[in-house]
Amino acid sequence: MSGLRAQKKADKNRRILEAATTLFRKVGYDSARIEDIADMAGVSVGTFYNYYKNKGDMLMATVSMEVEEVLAAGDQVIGRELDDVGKALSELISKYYDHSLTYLSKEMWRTAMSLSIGQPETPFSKRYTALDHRLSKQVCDLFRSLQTRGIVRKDVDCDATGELVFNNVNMMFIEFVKDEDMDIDGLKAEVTRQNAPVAALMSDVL
Amino acid sequence: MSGLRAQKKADKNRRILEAATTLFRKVGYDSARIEDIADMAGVSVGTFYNYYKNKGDMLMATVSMEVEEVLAAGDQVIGRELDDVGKALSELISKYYDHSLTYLSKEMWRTAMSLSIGQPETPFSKRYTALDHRLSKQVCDLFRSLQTRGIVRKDVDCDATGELVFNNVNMMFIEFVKDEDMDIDGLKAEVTRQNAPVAALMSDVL
DNA sequence: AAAAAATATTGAACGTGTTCATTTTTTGAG
DNA sequence: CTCAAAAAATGAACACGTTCAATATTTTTT
Repeated sequence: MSGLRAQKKADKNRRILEAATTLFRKVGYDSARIEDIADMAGVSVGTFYNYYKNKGDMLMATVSMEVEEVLAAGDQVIGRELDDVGKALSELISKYYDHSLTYLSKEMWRTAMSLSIGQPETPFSKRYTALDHRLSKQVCDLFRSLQTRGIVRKDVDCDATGELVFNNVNMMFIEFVKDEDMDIDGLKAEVTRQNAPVAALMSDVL
Repeated sequence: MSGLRAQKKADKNRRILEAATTLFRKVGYDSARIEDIADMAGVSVGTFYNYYKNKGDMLMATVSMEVEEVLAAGDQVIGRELDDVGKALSELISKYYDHSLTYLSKEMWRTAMSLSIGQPETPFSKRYTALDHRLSKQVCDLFRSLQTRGIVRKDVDCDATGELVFNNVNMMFIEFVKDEDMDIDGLKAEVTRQNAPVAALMSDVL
């Protein structure tokens, strides 16, 4: 039987991922020790390291799942064909932010972002960066869609503006996770205010 | 003599800071061990921890010095009273980016940012965040200055737009330090492209 | 100037992420 | 079925940031 090894492997992979996410959620990233994760998954510490490059990679796996779902939610917003730049943008960004704390705590986000910046060569870090780019692309797509439908001025560079707006969304999210006192509504309000002038200017028909 | 203790303290503080920045530059943040820093400064490991909360705090002290200088350079640009939004913005951002690698390597920046996100309650992290806000304020100031002089449309919210633009500048800098292959000219070109539509729209006299 | 109090220094010990030589398990050829 | 080679699992050992009880130094009090 040739699949025994592969099957065990997949099983352990799943058990480790499950144990890790459970512990991260329960006691926080820092307090979840590799030994505990390995114990809960029923493997040794060494085996953990056969499956994941390091502790950070483990967290990144969770983050990736989260962002994939956010991307899917974003696609729905673009499909809705709204007819106001500010409104459409707010809807899209709301989806991003609302979903953000479904699986991850602020602490987990902080750690993930921290790792992604601190160790950019890690495989999962690269995946995280790639996901960010897809989110950025989504904002660009929204603008282009609005432009095609005559809601955004023809002379606006949708990609440039989309990247600019998304980078602000992202940076504000970083501020959000850094500040335990800030809530999602406060975050949305700030970003909406920041977007307002650009949204208005983009809408002006020359 | 009452100043003996204070004098020794100041001296050790300086020696530790010097040793740390020297080692960070020479062998990188991760490879510079506390023991090495302490040795070079002529103190024990325990003493290091009496002076600095932890290794990250040490790095943040260096970063703070750097950003203070960038802020000073930025003020000069605002004083020059340029008469084109895109140009003025490019000048300001150039100052930021050009100065950025004077004292710090990309690795040091990554570590600093990583720490500032991962441990936001640390004193130096807070100081770092405060410096960021001052930079953001500086972009807002530039826009307001241009608006007063009739170069930016009267109906534009300079603070909102300034924050948006700065957050993009900041986010792009993060991408820059994450990517060892990217150079400052490439970074500037990207940001200029991203800013172009907003700069153009802001300039339109309605 | 001696003693007491306050403050600073020290380095061995600790905790936890990570590595790696050894052992165990699985595989497929003969 | 046997066995040698490949793959995977293991946990003790290691590295390094951090802590803290013991010691030393400086300041204040008497």
